[in-house]
Amino acid sequence: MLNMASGNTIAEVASLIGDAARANMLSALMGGQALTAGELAHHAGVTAQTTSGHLAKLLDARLLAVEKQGRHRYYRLASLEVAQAIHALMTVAASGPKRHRPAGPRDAALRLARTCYDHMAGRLAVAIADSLCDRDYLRLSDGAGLVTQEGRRFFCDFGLDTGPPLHSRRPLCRTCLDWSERRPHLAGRLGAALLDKALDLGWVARMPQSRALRITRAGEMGFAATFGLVSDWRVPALPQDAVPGTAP
Amino acid sequence: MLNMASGNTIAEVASLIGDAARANMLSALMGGQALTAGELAHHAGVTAQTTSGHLAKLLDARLLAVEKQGRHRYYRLASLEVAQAIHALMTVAASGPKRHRPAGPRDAALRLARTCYDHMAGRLAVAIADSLCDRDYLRLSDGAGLVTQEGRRFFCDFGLDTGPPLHSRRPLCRTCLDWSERRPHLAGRLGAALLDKALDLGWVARMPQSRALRITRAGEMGFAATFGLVSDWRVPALPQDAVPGTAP
DNA sequence: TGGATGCTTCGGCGTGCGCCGAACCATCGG
DNA sequence: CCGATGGTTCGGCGCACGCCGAAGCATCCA
Repeated sequence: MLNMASGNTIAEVASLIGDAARANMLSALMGGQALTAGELAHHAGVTAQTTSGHLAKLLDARLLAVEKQGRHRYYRLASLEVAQAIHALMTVAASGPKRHRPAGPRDAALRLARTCYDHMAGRLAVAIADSLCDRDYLRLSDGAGLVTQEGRRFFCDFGLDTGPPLHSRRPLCRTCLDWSERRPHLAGRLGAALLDKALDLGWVARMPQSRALRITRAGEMGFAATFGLVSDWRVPALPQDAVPGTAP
Repeated sequence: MLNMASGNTIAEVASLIGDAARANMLSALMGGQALTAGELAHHAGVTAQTTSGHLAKLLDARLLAVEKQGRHRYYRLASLEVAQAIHALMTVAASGPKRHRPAGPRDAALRLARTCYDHMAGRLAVAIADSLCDRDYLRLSDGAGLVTQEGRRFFCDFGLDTGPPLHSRRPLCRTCLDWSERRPHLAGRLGAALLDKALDLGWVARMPQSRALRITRAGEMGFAATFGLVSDWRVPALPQDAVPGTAP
């Protein structure tokens, strides 16, 4: 009775997440990667029509955002808050008393730098995106991205093409919510080109059997000089390694 | 299809919260105060039978915990994680783009010290509970509380009765999840007695038309000497006071 | 232009679940 | 012992909603 307004609305949100099919879609989107309706249908295990209905509801409630691209529609979580809410629900669902398992050393490397499909993700990628925005080479807004005039010059100097697409309709610059950092990093054609260039220059190297990227000494220098990054990029020593009971 | 296990379970949790009646109950419990089934029924606006069914489900899913007490049953949120999940859902429900409104100066005073029914809550109360536990005068575990032998002597010296109840079956020592601190503070007969004593001694004073408590200079000294609290208890200066646009 | 693919809208089926009335247990007061 | 009060269990009603088949748009490719 009291408190009705807030109660009702939280119920609506929770109710939307509280359907198995929709929950599976949202979980799939927690990776940060935008997915098409078809991919989401597959994740949810229902037909395309059903999926379409679900997506319309999630969209209407502003839990998701969409981007049309040719005959595909890319869906992603609408905001950080949504991701946090789902994360919190996962925590509860993972049966309360079980302690939040600390990330292992392998995860630490992943968190630092990794590939996300064809571009970079992790602390490094987020720092790069931040730096580019700070210098106004890039303007990121809610999934979309814009390269400024100065930005074009900068990328050109660095050896990246920012011209019109050759045969692809894929956008030049998109953002992608970073799974570990929960902040946007650079995707799209430009993001892919940046990863290629970094591999070419030997600034990062793929680690075997993992999506993790190793940042080389040359890379440390290069990223610092080019993007003005001040952090050090060594894999941090993990305090939880010292905690008894976590060793296998 | 992939990821089914996690998706399914998060859906179950969200689905439980996603009913208007249950959401209202959970919201009511976000205050930290344990409530009886009848009170929850009133908050939800449904009959007692219906409420009973809801509570059974929430209990079964470990979202709530109960404590029997005479012919009453006190329900409370089962864990911090549950409170966080509901908080996150509230944030989403409060329509994404709206920025998390910073607390005003009035709230700052409330956060520092306030009454919670008949006992104290806020930073001060949590600090007191912490101190009492540190000295092993009190042992708090998950809603229940125990006064140790040394504790009885301590409270006796301080002028608080820890003897058996006179006419009440209300427990001597209970914990109550602090709304602002999200950590337990002291409730029960002992908590109530402590507030009375603090008011008597002039250590705190009720502020007009508010549940906030003002900590007097005598209180600062007294709490420090008695409970070994080192923090200063002035209402913190608020950075957001300087932010343009928040002035009325 | 015609066919393939991705996605949405429409309509109808089935069922899960929230609701309440009534009856049933437990606890407190006298 | 008795009634009063708080809480739960049972049974049946009814709606809301998730599901799919079929049809309808939009976009890409030849």
